Amino acid sequence: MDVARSKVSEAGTPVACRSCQARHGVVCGALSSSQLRELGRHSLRRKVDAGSEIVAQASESSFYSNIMRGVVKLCKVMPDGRQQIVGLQFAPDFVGRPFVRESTLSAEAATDAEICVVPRNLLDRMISETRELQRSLHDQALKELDAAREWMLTLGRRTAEEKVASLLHLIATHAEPQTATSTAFDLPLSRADIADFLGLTIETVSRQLTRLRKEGVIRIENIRHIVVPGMDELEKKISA
Amino acid sequence: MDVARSKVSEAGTPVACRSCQARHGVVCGALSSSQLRELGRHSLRRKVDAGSEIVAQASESSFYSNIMRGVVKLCKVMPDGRQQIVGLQFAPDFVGRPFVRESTLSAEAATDAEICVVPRNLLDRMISETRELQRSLHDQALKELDAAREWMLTLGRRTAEEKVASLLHLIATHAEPQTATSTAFDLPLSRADIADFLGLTIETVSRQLTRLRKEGVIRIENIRHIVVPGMDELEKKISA
DNA sequence: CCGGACAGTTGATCTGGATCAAATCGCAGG
DNA sequence: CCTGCGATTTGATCCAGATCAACTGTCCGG
Repeated sequence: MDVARSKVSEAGTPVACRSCQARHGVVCGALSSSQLRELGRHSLRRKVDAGSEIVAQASESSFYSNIMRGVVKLCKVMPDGRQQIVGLQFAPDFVGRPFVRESTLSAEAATDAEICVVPRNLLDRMISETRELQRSLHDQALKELDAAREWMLTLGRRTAEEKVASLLHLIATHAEPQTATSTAFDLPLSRADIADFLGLTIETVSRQLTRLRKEGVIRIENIRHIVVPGMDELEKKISA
Repeated sequence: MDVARSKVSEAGTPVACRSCQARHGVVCGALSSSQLRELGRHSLRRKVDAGSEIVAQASESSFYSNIMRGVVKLCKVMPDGRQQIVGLQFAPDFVGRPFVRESTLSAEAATDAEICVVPRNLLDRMISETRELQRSLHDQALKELDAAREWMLTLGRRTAEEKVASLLHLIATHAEPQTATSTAFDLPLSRADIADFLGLTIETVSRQLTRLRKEGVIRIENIRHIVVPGMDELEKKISA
């Protein structure tokens, strides 16, 4: 994947993590080879099914994860059941909050995914030891902060149609290789998830999707597969 | 101020910055005394009026700021003029994005304020040199990220009344000393700002404020001054 | 091949907040 | 004290999106 590669090479030596046979950028890119060996011995690659929780809201977790494949959604739920997805994470993002055990949100696999699970205290120690790693995690936090604020604009000020277009654009942007003119991708989210991400209801999401289809901005090949013939048409719908 | 004091003592030696005759926590708390001297020589304490811009959206800035007094709002505007406030910052928060010159949002004084202005390249150097400072900024970024996500829930899933109550609660929480039972504070934001922060219109904000007043949850002493007789009543309105 | 359970779509109606339109307030300047 | 102007409140109406209610796949187990 594109993102992964650039992230790693930007961070330093692209060495594979033992347990993952992979270079997961945010964590591994910043580590020395001896640290990588140690990490490899103690970390674990794990497949998770869509829908399963990686971190539970308001619980303590003694593990961090690094996403190797798939999409993870970050959710907040209110006591009465209202729910808001506050972020999507893609490979090779890091999941977890260094030095803080309690989480105020839950992380759940949106699609089938593979993650690399790392013991919390081991990685915490490495963070305090290696400036590069701290810097790397700091960078991801700032990236997430930008994304969150961008999404606040979407939630607070955009119309339903603009919201749905924004979501499609976000996914398209993070999706796999695309031709220059048209883009095709699988939606990693159900209609219900999309609604929870956009602050809408599933009915409205559905209606706006068919609206965009009728306007020719997208084609809906099947329930989960979308084709965007012209990305600029889609961007026009976002008006930003 | 409470926040300032706790922040500084938590971060280390509470030494005053020369130019500020103050300990501004996020930056200074993490520096050695020789670094503080250097910072003091090159930084500048400045008063800014309500409404004036500290950082302009989509522009380059060669300064960072540290808020000494007052409230700063972070705004995003769309080409068509729709606006969303994506965060409020209080003393002693740090304003600016290390190592990144372009900003995707503007920072504007919401009230009259005092800030300590620091040259970008000097502080960037200190960040790369001192782990404590990086850690401190990393912590602030994570705190802002949590706040942003909490607010996404408010924007996406709460009703107008809940939104207004959430805002009052946020301000009350960051406001000056309060008695155990009741809390009083000045609103740092105009009705228009509140609307832009909550994703509502000024009319709706006004109506919900008078609603909360009629319900006895708040008293509106004058346009900018609010009294909350019982904080638990207010919290009940947020339903979270 | 059938039934039942979800996930998604579509239609009809309702409503919370937006929009449009006056008041009113508050205050700075003359 | 009067005048004007921007900020706020209040009222009347409208409408985007929610809610309620069928209906249509689609997939899976028998």
